[in-house]
Amino acid sequence: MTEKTRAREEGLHRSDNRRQELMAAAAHLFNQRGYDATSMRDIAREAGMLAGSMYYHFSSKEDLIVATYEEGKRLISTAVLEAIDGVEDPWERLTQAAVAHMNTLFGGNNFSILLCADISRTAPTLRSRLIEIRDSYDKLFMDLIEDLPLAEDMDKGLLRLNLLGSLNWSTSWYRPGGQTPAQIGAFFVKVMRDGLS
Amino acid sequence: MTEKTRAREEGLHRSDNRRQELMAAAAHLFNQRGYDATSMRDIAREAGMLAGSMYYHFSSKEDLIVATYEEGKRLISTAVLEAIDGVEDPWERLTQAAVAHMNTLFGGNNFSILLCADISRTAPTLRSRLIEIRDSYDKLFMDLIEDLPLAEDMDKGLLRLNLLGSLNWSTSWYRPGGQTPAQIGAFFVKVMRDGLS
DNA sequence: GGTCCTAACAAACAGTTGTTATAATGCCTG
DNA sequence: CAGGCATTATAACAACTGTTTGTTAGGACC
Repeated sequence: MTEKTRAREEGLHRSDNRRQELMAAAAHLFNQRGYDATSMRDIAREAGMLAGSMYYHFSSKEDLIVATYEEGKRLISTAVLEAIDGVEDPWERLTQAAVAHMNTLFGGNNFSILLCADISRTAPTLRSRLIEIRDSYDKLFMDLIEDLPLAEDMDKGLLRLNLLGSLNWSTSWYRPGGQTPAQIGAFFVKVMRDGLS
Repeated sequence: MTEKTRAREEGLHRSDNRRQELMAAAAHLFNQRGYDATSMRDIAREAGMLAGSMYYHFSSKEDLIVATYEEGKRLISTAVLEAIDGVEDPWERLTQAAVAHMNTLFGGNNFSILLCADISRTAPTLRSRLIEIRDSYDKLFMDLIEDLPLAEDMDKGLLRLNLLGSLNWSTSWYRPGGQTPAQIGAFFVKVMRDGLS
C-alpha cells in the first residue's frame, strides 16, 4: 500500500521493476549467446513470463537490445567519471579510467560488457543506434588522451583505439584467477606510457 | 580436356572449385553479417546454387564455418611466416609480423579477418573447434614475444593479448583512407616498445 | 459500482532456419 | 552409344523466429 503509493509518487510503476528484470535477463543471455542466438522466448522464460508479454514493456527486440546497451553505457560511464574525479595528473587519470573500465566490465554487471562486443556485424538499423551510444562513451577516453603531454604530431585517435582495443579485447579472453581486471587495465596503460625497452 | 585430365591426375575434381567458391561466398557473407545472420540459402545464392546442393560439399553449416576459418588461418599464417623469414632482430620480427598480419586482414581476402571476430558467443561445439584453430595461430605471436629481450618478470602472455587485442580490434573500426594497415601495425608495436613519454 | 489502466496469458501469424531424401542432369569412360 | 558417377535441383520436414491479436484478471480512481 504505502510502498505502492510511494512508488507511484516517484513515477515508478510495477512495470519498471519488471522492465528492469527483463533487461537483466536479456543482458545475461546476450552476453552468453549473442543477440541473434537469443530469442525473445529465451529472455521471457528467464524473466518468468511469456514472449508476447514482453511487448508491453518493449516494442521490439531491437528496442530491448538498445535499452540494455544504453544501460551498460550508463553504468560504465558513471564508474569511470567517479574514478577520475579529483585526479589531476593526466596519466594517472587515464590509469584510473582504465582500471574503472575493467572493474566495471568484470564486476558482475551484465550490461557494460555488451559495449565491448563487436557490433559491426549487426543489422544496419540496429548498428547505427549502438554506434551512437558507444561513441558517446569512447569520447571519455578521447578526452583523457587529449590531455596527455604528447608530441604534437602524435595520432591521438589511433592511441585511443590502441588502448581501447587492448582493454575491450580482454572480454574475449579474461577468466578469473590470474591478474585482476584492475591490474590488467593498469598494466596496459603503463606499457603504453613507458614501453618495454 | 588436358586441363581436366591434369586436374584429375592431381586428385582434383570439379567439386574442389565449387567448394572453394562456396567458401569464398560464405566468408564474404560471414564477414558482412556474421555466422548466425547468414543462412545457407544466402551462401548458396551467392555461389549460384541451391541450399540443398551445398550439402554435397559440406555436411553441415558448422563444417562450412570451420573450413572458412581454417582457410583464414592458413592464409595469414603463411603471410606472417614469410614476413619474418630471414629477419633476425626480435623487435623487427615482431614489427614485420604485425605488418603482415594487418596487410593480410585488410588485403581483400575475406577469410583471415574471420579469425579476428569474437567467437565467445558462438555455440559451444563450434566454439571449441574455432578456438583450437586460432590458438595455433596465436602461438606464432607468442613465440615472437618470447624472443624479445624483456625483464624476467614481465608477463609475456599479457603482452601478447595486449598487442593482438589492439591489432584485432582494428577490424571493428578500420576504414581505408587514413593510415594504412601496415602503418597501424607498425605503430602499435612501436608504442609497445618505446612508450609515449 | 462502473470505468479505465496495467500487466500478463494464450494462441496464432507468416516467414525463415538447417537439413534431408529423392530425383534429375551432365560429363567422362569404356 | 551405354553406364556410371559427380554434381545439382526439387521439394519437403520440423523447429523456430519476431510479432500481433484477443482476452483476462486485478487494482486504482471518480
